[in-house]
Amino acid sequence: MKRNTKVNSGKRSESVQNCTCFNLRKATRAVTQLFDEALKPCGLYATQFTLLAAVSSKENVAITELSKALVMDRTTLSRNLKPLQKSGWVEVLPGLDKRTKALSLTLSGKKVLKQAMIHWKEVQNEVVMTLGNGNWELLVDNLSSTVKKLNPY
Amino acid sequence: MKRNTKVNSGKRSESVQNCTCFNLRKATRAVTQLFDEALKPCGLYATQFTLLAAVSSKENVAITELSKALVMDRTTLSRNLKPLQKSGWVEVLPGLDKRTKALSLTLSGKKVLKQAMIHWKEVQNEVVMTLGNGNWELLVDNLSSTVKKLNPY
DNA sequence: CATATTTAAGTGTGTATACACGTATTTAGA
DNA sequence: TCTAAATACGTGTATACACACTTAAATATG
Repeated sequence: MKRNTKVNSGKRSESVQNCTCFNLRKATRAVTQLFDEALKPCGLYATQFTLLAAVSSKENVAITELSKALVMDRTTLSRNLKPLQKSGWVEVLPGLDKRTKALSLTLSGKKVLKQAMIHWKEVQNEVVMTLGNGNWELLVDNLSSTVKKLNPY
Repeated sequence: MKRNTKVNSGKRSESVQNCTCFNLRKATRAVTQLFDEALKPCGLYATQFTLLAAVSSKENVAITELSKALVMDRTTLSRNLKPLQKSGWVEVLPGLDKRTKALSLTLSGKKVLKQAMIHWKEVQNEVVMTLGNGNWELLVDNLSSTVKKLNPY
């Protein structure tokens, strides 16, 4: 007798439980909370730490250019910069091209990034250890190649 | 002569480029955009599809209970349900316990989920194929175990 | 050189996310 | 039983994210 509890072809990937998007978002929530917590003493969120680090390594970068590197919508980046400007950590100056802007860290921004780096290393190490170094490397490699393969830019 | 371009101990995990949180969020952005695009004809976002599917498989579940299963803050779930209620896809009724609520899909919600499932399978298959089945399985396994290991619930 | 196209950025709008704080109900303990 | 603690949920607030639409500047094209 055929049981009718069968909801898919049997392929693992066809179960909603294994939705790539859901699993990514779920893991992102869990990890982001850890990093946010770790960076709290510095008064910035994980996403903001990422932005500071990105601007630091690409002084005078324009918004659209940086947004492509971060695989982030241009308008999202623009708006995510707002709280960092407000805190006086990021400066947005006119670029050479009159259309563009040049992003840079203020002195205060460099200081907070330096402090944050310490806390970041701690939580990053904690996560690497919890996952196991091999698993962590596999995860990061997989995430990178996923972005490379799917990212339209 | 010692070069002073060295910014970390040499451990791969200590480079901000390899921040677990950043890489997860970046991949999530890329993947979410694909799923959002694929589900657009049904008028719902990837996150909303996930919610409909979750409620469908757990009729009369309470908000906090579901939020734990999704590794999502209770208040986030509450608010994410709002647009689904507004669209008439999810019903939020009083639960047995006077404190709790009982979530369920409306008839209309079941219909839209059924349609969305078709589009979801397409994009899910596309992603699995693009990554390669082996890589995809590795990724999902790694994400699951990451959540299991880090999730405080 | 004038105009069409492309490129860089901003605004409006709506969803996703979570913490801090507050209220109501239930349960546990004296 | 009466009260303290635990549980379920809502609201205020702030950040994260992206699409559609708009404006301004640079470049390409006739």
